[in-house]
Amino acid sequence: MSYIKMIEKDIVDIFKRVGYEVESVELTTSNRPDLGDFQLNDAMKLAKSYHENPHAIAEKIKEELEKDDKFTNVNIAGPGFINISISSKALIEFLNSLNDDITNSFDKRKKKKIFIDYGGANIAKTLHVGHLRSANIGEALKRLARAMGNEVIADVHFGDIGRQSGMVISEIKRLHPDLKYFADDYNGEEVDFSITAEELGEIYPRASLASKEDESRMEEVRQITADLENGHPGYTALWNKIKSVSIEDIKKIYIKLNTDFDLWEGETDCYPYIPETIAKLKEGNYLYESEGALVIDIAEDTDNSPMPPLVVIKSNGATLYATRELATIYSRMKRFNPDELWYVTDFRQGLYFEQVFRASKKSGLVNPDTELKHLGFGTMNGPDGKPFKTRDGGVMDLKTLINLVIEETTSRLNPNITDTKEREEIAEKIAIAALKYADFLPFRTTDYIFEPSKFADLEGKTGPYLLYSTIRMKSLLNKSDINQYSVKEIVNATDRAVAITLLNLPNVIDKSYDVKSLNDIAEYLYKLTSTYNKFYSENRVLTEENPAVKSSWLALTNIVKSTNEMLLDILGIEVPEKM
RNA sequence: GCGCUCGUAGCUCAGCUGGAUAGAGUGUUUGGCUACGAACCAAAAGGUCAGGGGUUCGAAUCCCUUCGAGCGCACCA
Repeated sequence: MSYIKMIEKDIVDIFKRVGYEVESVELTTSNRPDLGDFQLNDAMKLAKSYHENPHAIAEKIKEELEKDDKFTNVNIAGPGFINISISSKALIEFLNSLNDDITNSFDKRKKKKIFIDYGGANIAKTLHVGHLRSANIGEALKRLARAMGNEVIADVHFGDIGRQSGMVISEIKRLHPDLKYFADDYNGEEVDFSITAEELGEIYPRASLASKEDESRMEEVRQITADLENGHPGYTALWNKIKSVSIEDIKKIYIKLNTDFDLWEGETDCYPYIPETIAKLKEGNYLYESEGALVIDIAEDTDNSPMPPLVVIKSNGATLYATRELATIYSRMKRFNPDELWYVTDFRQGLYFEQVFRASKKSGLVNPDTELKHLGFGTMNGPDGKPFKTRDGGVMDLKTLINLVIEETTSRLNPNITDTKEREEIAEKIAIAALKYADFLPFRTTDYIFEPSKFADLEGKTGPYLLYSTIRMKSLLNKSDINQYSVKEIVNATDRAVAITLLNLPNVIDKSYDVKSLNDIAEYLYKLTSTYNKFYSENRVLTEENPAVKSSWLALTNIVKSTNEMLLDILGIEVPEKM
C-alpha cells in the first residue's frame, strides 16, 4: 500500500476511535500552505450527520492526531478545517521506501480483463489531426490500466469497409477505367497497379465531394460498396491492395506516436461472426422490419427523450457500421470474454454507442455484468473554434502537423549533438512529447483550441519542459561521484515541498483512472517537475559538503527522475538521453 | 423541435462527488547565466467564475431561469 493511503487509513482509525464512522478520508493538499501540508474537511461533514459542533469534533480528532509522530503542527482553522503537516521523520521513511522501490509509489486495483478499442484509423483516408486524440488517450489509458494491474487487450479497429471503400473504388474507376479489376471477366489474377499513400490521400476527398453534389454518383458508390461486401472479385482484389498500402502508412505514424496495438484488426475481421450475431438477434425476436430495414428497439422506460431504434440490416440487405460493431462485440466476447470494453472515440458518437451498448445488453451479445464504456473525447479545433484546418482550408493531416513541430524542436537542439541521424530522432521524440502532452492537459471531454503558434511553444507547461528537466536530473546523477544514496534528512523548504508533492501521487493516479482522463497526471508531472526545479535552482547538489545532505538530495533527485520516467511512460512519452 | 455538452485572467485551459484568500501556462513589465544543462528560476500586474434567482454555516461547483456557443438525433462512420 502507498504511504499516503496508510496514513489515511490511520486517520480513519482515529475517527472511529473517537466515535465517528467514516469509510475513508482524503488528505488533500492544503489551500493554505502556511497552515499545513494537508487539510481534512471531514469534521464539518460529520457535524451534519452527528448534529455536533464541527469545531468540537475537530478538537477531538486533533488530540489523537497529535499522539502520532507522523504528524506535526496539527491545527484547527475556520469552522473546523483540520490542518496537518507531515513530520520529517515520516517523510524520510516515505522517501526511502520510494528510493528502494519506485513501483510501490501507487496502488494497484483488483485485476480485470479490459478490451480497449482506439485509434480507429480509416483505410480510405490519411490520418488527420482528429486521430491524434484517440491514439494519445487510448494508448495512455491502456498503459494506465496495465499499470493499475489489469490485463488489457488493445485493438486499432481499422475502418476497412463501408461507404468510404466505395468512394475510393469509384474514383479509381474514373481515373483508370480500363483497369483489369473492373473487367467483367476479371478472375483474380495479379494486376500491375500501384498507388501511394499520398495519392490515396487525395482520392477520398475528391470522391466524397463529387458524391455529395451528384446523387447518381452517390448511388454508384452505394452499389460498389454493396458489391464489395458481397465479394465482387475485382473490387475485393483492388481494395486489398489499397488496404495494404494504407495500413503500412498508418502503422508508421502510430509507431512515431509511440502507439502500439495487440490486435491490428479491422471492421471486416468481424465478418465471420455476422451470421451468428444476426442469428442471436433473431433468436430472441429482437429484430423486426421497419421501412424495409431490420431494426432493434432499444428504448427504455426511464428515457426522458425518444430513443430511435437501431438499424441492423439496411433495406438493400447490406450491413452498416452498427451491424459490424455488434458482430465485433460478439467476437470479442467469444474470443476474449473481457470484464470491460472501452471505446475511445470522438464524443459525438455518444448516442450511437449508447444504442449499440443497449442492443448488445438486450440481446445478450455481452454478459449482463460486462461493462461497456464509451470514453468520448472533445475535438481539437483551430483558432476559429472549428475542427482544425490548414491555411488553405483543408483538413490538416497528422504527418504535416508532426513535421511542423519537428521543425521547431530541431532548431533548438543542443549544437553539441552533431550526428545527423541522432538529431533527427531526438527532434522527433521531443516533437511527439510536445504534441502529446499538450493534448493531455485539457480534460478528456473538453473541445480545445490548438493554435498554430502553439507549435512553436516549447517553454512553460509543455512536454519539452518535462523532458529537459528529467534529462537534467539524469545528467546530475551521472556526474555524481556517489551512486549509493538514501534520504537522511529533510533540509529546507524546497526539498520538503518535493517530498510532499511525491506523497500525493497515489491520489492523482486514482482520480485519473476513475475518470479516465489524463489531465491530472499531466498536471501532476508539471507540478512535481517545477517543484523540483525550484529546489534545483536554490541548492547545489554536487558541491554540497555535508555528506548526509548530499546523499539525501541525490536520492531525492533519483526519486523524482524515476517518477517522471514512470508517468511519462504511462502517457506514452519517451525521454531521450539528451536534447 | 427533442436531447447532450459548454460559458472561469488579454489568450489557451485547470478547478465542478459543495470548503478557507478561484489556480496554471502563455502574453505584458522586471530581475537572475564565468553556474549540477537558462527548453531554467524569481517577482509584478491581470477576475462581476456569462446574467438573475434559490438551496445552506459555506456555491465557480448543486437546483431553477434568461442569454450565448458547440454537438447529436435509424439504413454515413
